[in-house]
Amino acid sequence: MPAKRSKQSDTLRAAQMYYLQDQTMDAIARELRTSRSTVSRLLSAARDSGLVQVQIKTPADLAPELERVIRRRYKVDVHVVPVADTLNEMDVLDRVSMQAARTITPLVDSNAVIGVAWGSTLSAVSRHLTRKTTHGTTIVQLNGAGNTQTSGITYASEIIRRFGTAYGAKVEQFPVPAFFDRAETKRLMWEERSVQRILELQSRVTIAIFGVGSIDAEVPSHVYTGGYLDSTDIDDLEASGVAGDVATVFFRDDGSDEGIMLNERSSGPSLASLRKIRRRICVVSGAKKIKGLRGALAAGLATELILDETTARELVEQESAQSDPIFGFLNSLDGL
Amino acid sequence: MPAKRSKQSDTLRAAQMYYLQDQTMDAIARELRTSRSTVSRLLSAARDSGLVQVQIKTPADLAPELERVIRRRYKVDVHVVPVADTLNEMDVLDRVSMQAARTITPLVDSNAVIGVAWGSTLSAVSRHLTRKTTHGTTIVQLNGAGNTQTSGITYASEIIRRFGTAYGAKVEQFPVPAFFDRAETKRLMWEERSVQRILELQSRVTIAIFGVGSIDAEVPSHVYTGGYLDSTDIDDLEASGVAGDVATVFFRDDGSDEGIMLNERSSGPSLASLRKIRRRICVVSGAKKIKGLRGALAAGLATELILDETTARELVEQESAQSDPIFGFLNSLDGL
DNA sequence: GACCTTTCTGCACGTTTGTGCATGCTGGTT
DNA sequence: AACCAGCATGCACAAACGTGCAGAAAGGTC
Repeated sequence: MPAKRSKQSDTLRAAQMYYLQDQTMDAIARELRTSRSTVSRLLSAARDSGLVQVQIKTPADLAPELERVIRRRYKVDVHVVPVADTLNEMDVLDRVSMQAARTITPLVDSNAVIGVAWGSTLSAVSRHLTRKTTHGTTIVQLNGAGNTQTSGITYASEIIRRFGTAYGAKVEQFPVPAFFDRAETKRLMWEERSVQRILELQSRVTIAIFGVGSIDAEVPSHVYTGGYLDSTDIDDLEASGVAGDVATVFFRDDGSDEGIMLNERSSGPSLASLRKIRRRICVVSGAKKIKGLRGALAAGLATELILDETTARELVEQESAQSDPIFGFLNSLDGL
Repeated sequence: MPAKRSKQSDTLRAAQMYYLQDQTMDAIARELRTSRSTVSRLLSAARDSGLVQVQIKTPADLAPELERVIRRRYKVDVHVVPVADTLNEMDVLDRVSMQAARTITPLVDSNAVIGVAWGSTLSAVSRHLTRKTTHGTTIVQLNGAGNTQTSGITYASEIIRRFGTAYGAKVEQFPVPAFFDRAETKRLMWEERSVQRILELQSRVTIAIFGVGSIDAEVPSHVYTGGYLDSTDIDDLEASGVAGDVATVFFRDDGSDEGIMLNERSSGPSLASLRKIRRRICVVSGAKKIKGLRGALAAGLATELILDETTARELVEQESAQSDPIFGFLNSLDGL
């Protein structure tokens, strides 16, 4: 004599029977007096409503060598996403972003303020987020997305909207261009009360999530192709020896950002203010981003790094060959 | 170029690809250059080695009415295990114990001291435990298991051994009879250093896990049938109005235990010392145990209660009909 | 090295699960 | 009342999965 038959309670019941009691969907269907197909659908609803949570905990002694090396060298909490190195860029992005989404969700608490950048990586991540009910959470856009051609705003707003839906959070867009034409305009805008409100929110971000742009990426980041920059700007970047960007703020190989003029006109948070955020999650997919990634790591922008195995391997090999004799030793020692 | 091919790393990799990236086993097999069957086996190894953890979090507002009522009335953290009310006792026990095992495991931390009783319920639970690596954990037997006929010790030791294996813990048996023939003997034994050591451990238990015995259970608890008690003892219990027991310590309907002579000869912890333990998990399966359960709840022996739905329903209905007009009101109010 | 025991692997088969599609239901609009 | 849009349901089929079994590999023991 089951009490009431709301869909919600059926879902919970099905989930318990399936995941906690190892019943087959068939058996559950009989008990719920419905069809097996419905149970299958209930269960997938339970999964992506966050009712069922699957976690994989990696005992440190079992983590792949690659993770240990990166963690030790860059002092970041790293998650290497296993991928076959025959996969094409798009499939890799898909896998990395899916795993990233599932890795990020457990980190989100109630009352978090989550700063989100935009770009193809973040867009992919946002598509795979699983729901989690939280209270008082806010999503805030880290950098503007307007450009000279299409607005770009729908693109960025779509990303943060998905984050908002997944966590039941309030979302705050940042309705300014990605880059101002004149630094003076930016300075004035930054005095506006509406902008100040967002800046204030940004200063209270507890979790930042971003990808990296790399100047040499074969699949170039949106920033470099989306009409945000003109050819003068790009020449300027190359002249300054820029390696990549995070949230439309640029830096060099060694992590420095002094004297990069374009940053004066960028709407993104300065590297210094980014570094003040407690948790800074960087998602990277594709070995073509390695240059930007190295710069970002040198700048200490990330506290956690989620990246695909191929890129991870390249990151370790490049550096160990070049500039890190000690690592070369460890490397052979650990039989990497 | 996968680095090394240990079984461990394959397991981790497979788990990540399956649970975090939604790959099929077939695809994983190709990448790992093995057969799909092997992957299937790797994944089930990952599950029951505790590498993959599946949790179901029940938002309070979604918990079934039954749970809310019990929680409020008895001030215990309750988990009602959904079961069809047509199931036979054995199947119910199987489901309850499986879900109990999976509910308990996440509560176990490193350095916990876990006190475990014995009985058919605990035996079933122990068979379904999933592995979890912890450090410095100790399992200690709460009450003796020797009796006048068979030793009973293998039975009890099997249970705590399973707990030990699951959590990688040290196990401490309690090699005394369940009941002494003479209270005097017990007093003397309690002075023995070997016994004192166990008693000291018991006083430091952080999580106790036990079932309940009920005097009217149709499937009688081991205690009442296993040759632990003779007919005089049983007459004595009935004369004292005993409702049931926890770890071979008896109590009445109302939770009182004063003047129950048999307890003087029992090897189990007194109700008072049991109540000092922080977490006290009580697992109950089968409506026939309801009398004992009510006594145990009245005595405040449990902080968490895991029981099947049928029993839960009966628990709520009986009491509300009899002795709890206020609850009758709440009950109709909440539309139970 | 020969022998035995134990564990691992892939195959083949039956079972279990996901999903496109047709149908039916519900609530809102005219 | 008639209509429609949107959603939930069950069916049927294909895909994905678990497992007994037999042979292969690994690890001891003499």
